[in-house]
Amino acid sequence: MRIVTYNVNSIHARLPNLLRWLDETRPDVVCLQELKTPQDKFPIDALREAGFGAIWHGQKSWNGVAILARGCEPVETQRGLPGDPEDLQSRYIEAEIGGVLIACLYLPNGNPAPGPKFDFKLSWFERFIAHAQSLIDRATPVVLAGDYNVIPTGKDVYKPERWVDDALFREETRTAFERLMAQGWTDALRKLHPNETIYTFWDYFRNAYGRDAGLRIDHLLLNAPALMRLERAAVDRHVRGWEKASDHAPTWIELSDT
DNA sequence: ATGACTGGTGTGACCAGA
Repeated sequence: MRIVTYNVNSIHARLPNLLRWLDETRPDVVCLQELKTPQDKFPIDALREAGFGAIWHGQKSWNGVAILARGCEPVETQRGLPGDPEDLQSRYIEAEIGGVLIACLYLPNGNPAPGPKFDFKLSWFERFIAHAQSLIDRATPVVLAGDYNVIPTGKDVYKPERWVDDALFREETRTAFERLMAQGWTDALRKLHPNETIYTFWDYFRNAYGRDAGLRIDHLLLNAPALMRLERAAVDRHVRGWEKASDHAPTWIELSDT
């Protein structure tokens, strides 16, 4: 079972690339972030035509998350991150597909830091850590997939010294990520490729992709039953080089069949 | 330190992204 996370930076602007990539790679589950579309404008017909069922949580202009499942319908288990009734941003959706619980998240960027946006990032992170705690001990596989907007270590950025004051790499952000990991999650890409340089995002500015000036900020975290089935993990980085590409590339794992 | 690039919105000296 191949499970992918892909920040599309507008589902409408990216639809031709998305359909091409779905056809080329035939993933089983796809977690999408930054749909940038209202709920009723999600292109469900085109995705059904391509062979995917879907659930999504849209929002006008910004944010928005979706889960696609090839040949079946995701069974929704959660919509919106619990813990703050005043948080109306569409950044979390969760579903059960083929016996695997899949969380799709879009953690706030948090810049500029310090400031109210950074405070929101950290409070969202705390709510996510609390929710993740309720999932980690399941006897069945759980995958937390998404755009975390977290550079976990200096190995995950082309020039760490330039990012120390950025919301993606600040001490508070990395500490929160470490506390999440300490619950017992495994970073799938890093587990299978401990010493490789792996990026999932390249800025649109300054020819960042051409210079390979990237960041690793899209992650798939696994509980123990999911880790037992982990076989492969990689980034479809060539998709970042296509015309009209998102600034993120699809990032994926493969779990063995039961 | 700034701006460069892209998308949404809607025609803003706009905002947000990372």
